[in-house]
Amino acid sequence: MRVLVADDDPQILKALRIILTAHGYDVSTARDGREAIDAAAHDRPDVIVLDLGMPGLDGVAVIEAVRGWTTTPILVVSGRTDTSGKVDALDAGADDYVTKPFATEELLARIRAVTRRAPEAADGPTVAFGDVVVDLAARQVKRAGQDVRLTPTEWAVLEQLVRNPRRLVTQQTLLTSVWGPTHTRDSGYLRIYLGTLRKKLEADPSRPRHLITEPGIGYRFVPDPE
Amino acid sequence: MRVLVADDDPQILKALRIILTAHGYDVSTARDGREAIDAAAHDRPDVIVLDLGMPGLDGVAVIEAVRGWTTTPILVVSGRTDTSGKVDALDAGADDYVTKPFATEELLARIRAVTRRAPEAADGPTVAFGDVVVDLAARQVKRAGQDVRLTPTEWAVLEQLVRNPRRLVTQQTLLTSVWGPTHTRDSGYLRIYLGTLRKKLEADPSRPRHLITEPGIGYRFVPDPE
DNA sequence: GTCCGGCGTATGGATCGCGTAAAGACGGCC
DNA sequence: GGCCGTCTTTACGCGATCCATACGCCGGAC
Repeated sequence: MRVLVADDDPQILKALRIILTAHGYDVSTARDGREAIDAAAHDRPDVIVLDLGMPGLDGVAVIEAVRGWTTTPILVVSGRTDTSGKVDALDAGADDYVTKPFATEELLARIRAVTRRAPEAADGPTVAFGDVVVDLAARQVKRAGQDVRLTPTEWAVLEQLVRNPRRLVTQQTLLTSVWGPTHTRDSGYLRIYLGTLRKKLEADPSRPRHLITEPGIGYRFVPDPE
Repeated sequence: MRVLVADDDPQILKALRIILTAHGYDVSTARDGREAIDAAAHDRPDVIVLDLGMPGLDGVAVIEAVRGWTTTPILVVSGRTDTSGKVDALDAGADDYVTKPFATEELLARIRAVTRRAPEAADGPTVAFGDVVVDLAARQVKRAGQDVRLTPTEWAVLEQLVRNPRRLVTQQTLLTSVWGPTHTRDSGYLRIYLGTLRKKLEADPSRPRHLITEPGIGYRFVPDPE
């Protein structure tokens, strides 16, 4: 998880870098609004912690500029405690607003809160569950960072399920979409391919948590409950 | 845009209702944690404004219960200013945390911020009653956020009833739609499956409130009595 | 009070569907 | 032609589901 911290105070920058790094984040930094926008575009962070009191560009202008091309969560940190400042920042596109001084634990919790809601706001239409990441566009599956080799049929089944998260996909739908309209009755294919998919993707293939069977009807893909 | 406001202080409740209504929101209210959970399930609001200091259920427990089945944004309002309270609430699934007293303009801005990101959850039209949510499109039933496992026959019966809320469904209709046109006289099947459905979905299976028997005629599904 | 029809519940056996393994068939590639 | 990966087909064990039956309860009719 990458964090961009933008603040003009080198001490705060340093302190935040240490704290965030200690909590497992990759930290990049910016010292003014111009740098912040460049870094946001270049580093593609998962969340931006933005100080409004930076010289040069106005803080709200930075937010609006960044919001022009990305939905990356923005958490504003500011010395201003007045309501209008908060309202302006939030309405410009910030996701949260914390006033200085703040407890680091609270900042971390708020970072978790805003990133929790935008897991797929990263780049690419990926679906993640457990330690698995499915990139539908790239036709690629990774597990714990490692490439997972899927056969064409396995991919076709998985894709159909992943494209309908939480929804039940009937056996007939799967069969016709993968094997063609002639196949309408389960010849046992599905059981086999769901088996191999579970073996490759589930932590415990004998107790699947994401590729669920609905007996007599079909199958269901369930992403992480969080 | 619907807002659920949960607070045990009637004055705050009233004030928020007036303010939010004036800004174009449809407001529903709850006075304790239990009510809040029920209202969240029944009214399906677009955002929940939740006071943590309510009697009865712990605020964090309310958040976790609601998070069990929906991603509706939750904005916590609390008198507690300590860090641990904020961290607990945010990590439980809250999207924002505002301490009393707060400026109404700020609250409104924060509501806009959390709702801006919500993509109006893609789960289809649902029918809710009690702590049960039936998603006809996804063919899924949840109770208090937990998945309820229904057999194909159980689902077929439930679906037929839920699709005709408040209307009486005759035994013959149920039999022919579930078991085929040959079955026209009650062989005792319906009694059995209504029994299991009540066991799985009713708060008190011996005193059903939603799956009602009409003696000699059929059955009737009744959503929550207002 | 007694009878009776309709309903709810429990129980046991037959059946169905699923998961798994293994082996043969097919096609691409060297 | 031989090798390899993938797909198809078949078979078996096991658990869940469904079916069939029986019994107890309740309210209404008489």
